Amino acid sequence: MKFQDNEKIASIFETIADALEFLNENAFKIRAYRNAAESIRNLNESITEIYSKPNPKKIEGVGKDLEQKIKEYIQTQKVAYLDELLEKVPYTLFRLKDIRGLGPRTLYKMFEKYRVRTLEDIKKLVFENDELKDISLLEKSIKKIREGIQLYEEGQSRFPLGVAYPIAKDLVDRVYKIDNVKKVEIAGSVRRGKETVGDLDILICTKDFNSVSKALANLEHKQIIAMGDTKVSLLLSNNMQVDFRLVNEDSFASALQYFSGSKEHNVRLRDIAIKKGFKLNEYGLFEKDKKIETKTEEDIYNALGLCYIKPTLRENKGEIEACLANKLPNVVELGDIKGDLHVHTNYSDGLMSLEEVIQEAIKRNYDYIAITDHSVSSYVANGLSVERLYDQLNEIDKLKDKYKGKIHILAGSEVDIKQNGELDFNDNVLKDLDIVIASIHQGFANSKEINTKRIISAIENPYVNIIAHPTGRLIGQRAPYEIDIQKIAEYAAKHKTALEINSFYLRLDLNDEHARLAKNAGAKICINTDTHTKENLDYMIYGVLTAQRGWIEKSDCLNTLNYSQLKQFLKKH
DNA sequence: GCCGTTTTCGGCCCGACTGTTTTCAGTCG
Ligand SMILES: Nc1nc2c(ncn2[C@H]2C[C@H](O)[C@@H](COP(=O)(O)OP(=O)(O)OP(=O)(O)O)O2)c(=O)[nH]1
Ligand SMILES: [Mg+2]
Ligand SMILES: [Mg+2]
Ligand SMILES: [Zn+2]
Repeated sequence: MKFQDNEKIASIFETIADALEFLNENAFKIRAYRNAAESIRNLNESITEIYSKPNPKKIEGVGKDLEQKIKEYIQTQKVAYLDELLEKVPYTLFRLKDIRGLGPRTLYKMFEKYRVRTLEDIKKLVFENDELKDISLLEKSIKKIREGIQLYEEGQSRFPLGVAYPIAKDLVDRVYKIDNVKKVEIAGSVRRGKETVGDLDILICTKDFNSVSKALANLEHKQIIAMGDTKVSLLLSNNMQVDFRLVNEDSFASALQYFSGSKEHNVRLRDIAIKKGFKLNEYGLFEKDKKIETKTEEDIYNALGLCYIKPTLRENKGEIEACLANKLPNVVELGDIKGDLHVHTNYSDGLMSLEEVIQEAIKRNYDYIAITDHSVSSYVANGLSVERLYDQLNEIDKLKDKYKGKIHILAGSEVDIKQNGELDFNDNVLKDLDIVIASIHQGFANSKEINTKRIISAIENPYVNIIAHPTGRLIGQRAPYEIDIQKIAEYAAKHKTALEINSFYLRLDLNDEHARLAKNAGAKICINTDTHTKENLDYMIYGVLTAQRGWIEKSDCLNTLNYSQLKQFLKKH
């Protein structure tokens, strides 16, 4: 969350939209509230600050009316219109549209006829009745709602990218084995490299929709959610939903564009198409009823007067405007990565030996690799004492000789930032290392000010080169500790200390948004794996995707530099 | 409720699947 006040106002507008939807208000009015909310979320400035200026800048999607409501919130910390709405409709009720198959209309009918207000009320209603004729819910509808409630109560939630991606790949392999399948592509949020995904979206190119969809329904599943002529949705045993979409070859490019999203990006593109006198859908780009030939996604973007936009950028977060202004970033690629600068061995809590790590790095064609085991106070992670650190340095010295000409090895450490902001090793030790990472592993509960200060003092240390996993979050497990990321990025830029994008899929820390902010503040970004096991080394791709989503270019990164450029940066002056 | 500028009114992305519908509303992608 970048700005607390922006987030608050955005969520107020979203709640208003939900309430209006429940009350069956005009769909475009509802969308206006949702658009404004999204637009406020994407601002790079605190909205309170924007409106404290004499001539506040225009915010996209905010007109007279919503501007008034924003000002009201800034002055009174509330919006009367929302309070009025919440008197009419219970907030807990329209939130239940998160239950698959239960939408605003059904909820409203239940509310109107049966006065339901809570999930318990709804459960009672649908589990004690096999049909509710007066609100046109017969046996099948009731059954669907029951299934939706069950899934909801089992805790339907998003999946980390690193969990979803291997499952998606495996499904792609299985689908390729089906007869008459020509091409299969992962689409949706997985293709966009989003840190968590709601489901898997898989596009299939075929001529024989009938036989392929039958075969899809034979894939392992616990429920068929929907099955029609062009799409099949399955629920897997782990409660992950998979949406398969079938298209013929002619539509493949436009279908891939459609199915990759994001929704908001698609809406923008289709709007541009309209304004150019075209129509864009998953079947193609049309002028009147004539189809314009588009063989690739790039053809579609070009026909709309845009350049190709990579999937990781398709979020309607400025990529279309950037494209039109010829300012689209040329984002970093996996192939640009020249080495991994955050790796653990069995000296601390890693599983590989020093030499194994080096050999694996060579296999991956890296120019350099840093060994950065934990420092002494990380005792749960078997952190190295000063003595063991020097033992390791000796061993690394020998390996540097042994692997000369094959790879550059950097001897380093991941040094804990202690409660008081001091580092775990003193400067006399740090000066003997080729590279120093500093990170927080304790004292998460400190105030924002204290944690920010701790990190800044590490940034200012003449030997610290990288701040690892700067916010400490673990997706689905631990919230980030509070820090002032803007301020940290400014100091990092000034002191030539890089900020890490930690590629481990539960971290992805910095996240996409923070990375973009850090780049704009001039900070260098380093994409590391924080490897503890051999397979961790291959998680680099998740960090790269996150970097792309943060608009990070090759030139913004530390570990895209060649070895001599890297050594120069590590000197910090 | 917002937006544009051959528009200050009339658009606002577009389509698939399901159930209960006898022609479409609701939900979802
Ligand atoms: N044009 C258009 N496309 C949509 C709409 N909803 C979804 N799509 C497209 C873009 C999405 O990326 C794609 C898959 O839909 P999903 O609901 O699975 O969304 P997505 O994968 O982006 O996010 P997720 O992580 O699954 O929540 O379908 C829509 O309302 N209009
Ligand atoms: Mg999806
Ligand atoms: Mg989907
Ligand atoms: Zn580490």
